[in-house]
Amino acid sequence: MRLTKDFYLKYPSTQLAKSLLGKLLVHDSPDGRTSGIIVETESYLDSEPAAHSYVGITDRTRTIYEGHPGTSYVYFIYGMYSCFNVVSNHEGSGDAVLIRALEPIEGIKLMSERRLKYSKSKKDRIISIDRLCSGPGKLCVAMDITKEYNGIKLYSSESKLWIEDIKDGKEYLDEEIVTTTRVGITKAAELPLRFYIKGNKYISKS
DNA sequence: CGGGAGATGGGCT
DNA sequence: GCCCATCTCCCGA
Repeated sequence: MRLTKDFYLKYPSTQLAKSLLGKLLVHDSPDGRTSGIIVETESYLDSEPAAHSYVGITDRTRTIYEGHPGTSYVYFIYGMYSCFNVVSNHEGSGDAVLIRALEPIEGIKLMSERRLKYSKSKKDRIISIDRLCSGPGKLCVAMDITKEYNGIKLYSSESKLWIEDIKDGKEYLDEEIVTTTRVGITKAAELPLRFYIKGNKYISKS
């Protein structure tokens, strides 16, 4: 079942980040379908300086502030990579959840091909399945999530990108989730806003 | 396996 | 001009 508009509204950002663990992210692309279980997330709040939205509404952050929760926020980083977020909290807030890692499920061959094609190396390096989507940039390459997906409604039945519940509403308990600090930031680095499934081998790093 | 450097371009001051 | 919610390659152990 595709997650509904109400699901994204139900929790504040940090709780949504935990509730998204175990859900399936799906992309129906012209090349074929790819999907993966969300195993690692981070919450970003408009009240803390690590968030893009901390500076207020700009061309880039407009999606986060003006999108209803459940809208996709995709940004371009380090000149080469996209990162995928889910707008969260209530409409008008600048909170979002970064999706950091997936356990690949459908279209694994297609994901590998996209990753290999993206790499400049002449040598065909073998990409092991547990590293196919083990990072926010990697999963966007593997799933082919590009800036064209910025601002789309993940809860709309029309969208080609969405998140589904595959566990009949069952969610991970706090003791099954590791809560720690976020990766790759310098500001507000001490806040415990990164979440991953304990013992999971598909996360970006331990 | 771990560390360090380089790639590469948009956003913001 | 500097920063950046990253990744890959290549080196040494």
